[in-house]
Amino acid sequence: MFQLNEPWVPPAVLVAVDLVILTIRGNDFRVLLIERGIEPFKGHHALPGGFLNNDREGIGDAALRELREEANLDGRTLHIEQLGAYGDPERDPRGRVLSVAYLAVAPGLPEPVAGTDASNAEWAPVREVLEGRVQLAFDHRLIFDDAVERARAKLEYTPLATAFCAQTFTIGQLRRVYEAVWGVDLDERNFYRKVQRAAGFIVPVGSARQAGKGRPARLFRAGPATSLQPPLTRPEHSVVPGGHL
Amino acid sequence: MFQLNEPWVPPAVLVAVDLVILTIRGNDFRVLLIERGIEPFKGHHALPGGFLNNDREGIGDAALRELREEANLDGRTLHIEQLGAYGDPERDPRGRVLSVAYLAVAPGLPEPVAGTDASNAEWAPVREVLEGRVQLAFDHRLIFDDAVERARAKLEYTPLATAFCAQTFTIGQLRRVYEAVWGVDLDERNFYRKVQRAAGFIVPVGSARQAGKGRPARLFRAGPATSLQPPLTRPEHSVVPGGHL
DNA sequence: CAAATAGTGTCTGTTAGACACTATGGC
DNA sequence: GCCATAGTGTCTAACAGACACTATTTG
Repeated sequence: MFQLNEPWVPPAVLVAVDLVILTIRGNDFRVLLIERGIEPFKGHHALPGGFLNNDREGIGDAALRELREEANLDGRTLHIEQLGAYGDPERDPRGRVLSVAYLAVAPGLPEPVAGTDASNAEWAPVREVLEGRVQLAFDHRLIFDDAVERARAKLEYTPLATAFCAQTFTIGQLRRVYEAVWGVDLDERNFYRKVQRAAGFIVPVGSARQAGKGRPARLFRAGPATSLQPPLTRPEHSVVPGGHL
Repeated sequence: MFQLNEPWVPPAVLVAVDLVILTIRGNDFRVLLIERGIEPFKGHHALPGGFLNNDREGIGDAALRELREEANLDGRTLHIEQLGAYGDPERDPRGRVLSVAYLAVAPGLPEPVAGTDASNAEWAPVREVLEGRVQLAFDHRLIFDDAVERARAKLEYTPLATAFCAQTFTIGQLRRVYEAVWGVDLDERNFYRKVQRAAGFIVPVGSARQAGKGRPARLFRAGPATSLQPPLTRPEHSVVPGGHL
């Protein structure tokens, strides 16, 4: 089927996609994990994912399909981006599997995880995985760490935070995204003006309001910007990891 | 050989690595391209790359091997990082090939490209490829664009610029890296202090000097920093692309 | 009323960018 | 001497962070 002009034939490899799906629940930064029902790593937690369906399926399409199958989420309404390829020959004890990892960001949803065909899915606190209190299968810890750092960094320079919010949101809700993902407290007043100064980040939607506890807040929706100028910087600039090969 | 607990078997795919090797030659920002000697895309320019050697070779190892085979460069002394996976099912007319792309940065070397086994390798000006005056094979234009944007962005937040320089360098040489990659003119005096203020970016090496045209300059080497605080920002902040699936 | 959140005003220390100026080499 | 590059000083407008203050809701 495959026609190469060389006498030698390159090795064929199985290709999987893995998803790091991040969200905010309550005031917690969370990630979707499934509990593996089969070997290897039976009983461990793992990132949702799976193999390519057939050799006409694109890797991005496979990611969208897994997002739907495992988390019942519609990738067309979500932020999703590729993290990278993880290709250590030993990463899967069953044989050679190259995984392409994706980062997805979902708005905080009330339901746990409805309509999945995975055995057991849950929104685990990101902090518990980072601290090693939840053990992940395969090299998923590596993928997870890269995803968290990517998300934290992108909050600074891009409007990614709005992907954690519903279609409309208040500036207070947006601030709680930053606080949960970065794990810091931000000054409400300075944040308030900073996000409005970044051109195209958020745009007011009508003069609608929304009642909660205190004074009702203005509603906004995501603006057209693809990068934030000026950026919102983390209080202490933590290290940007170099990435993996 | 491969043992899955499922009756269905996932499709196997060929895995390639492609390299975007960037450097500065003279005052020009350049990329290493080879001219294809065989179909498909015979006669077109392409990024150096190739298939995995065998199913025990890691993808990072394959990238280092190609770097050596095609550009005669030693990846252990170079900056190299993964860009991402490119997995469109139609990207190679011969069949299903998933490519993992790498970005490498080499110091400016006097020789063209010695000791390669590629038919015809040359350092093409990045600008000519961006402007479409050089046509690339496969989806290499897509990979190339991502690589250039990645390099431009990383000059802001990381010490990547030092990877374009020799072991020791002057601040003027470092500035010419920024000017070539970003395609802008920077104020020499402000640049001079800005790079020194970023802790761990560059460290003075002896009080050695180096003669050229004007007053001899102090020599520096790369410091231990992995991120620049504060960052060096581009004069006009161009858009950060969202990435591909 | 108190408590809570939203939103505005203002001060202060730092910084980015502009650019005058000095220093030190080759020719 | 002139030219080119290296390196220092300094001004100004903008900005980040701190925080006092007002506004508007629930209970």
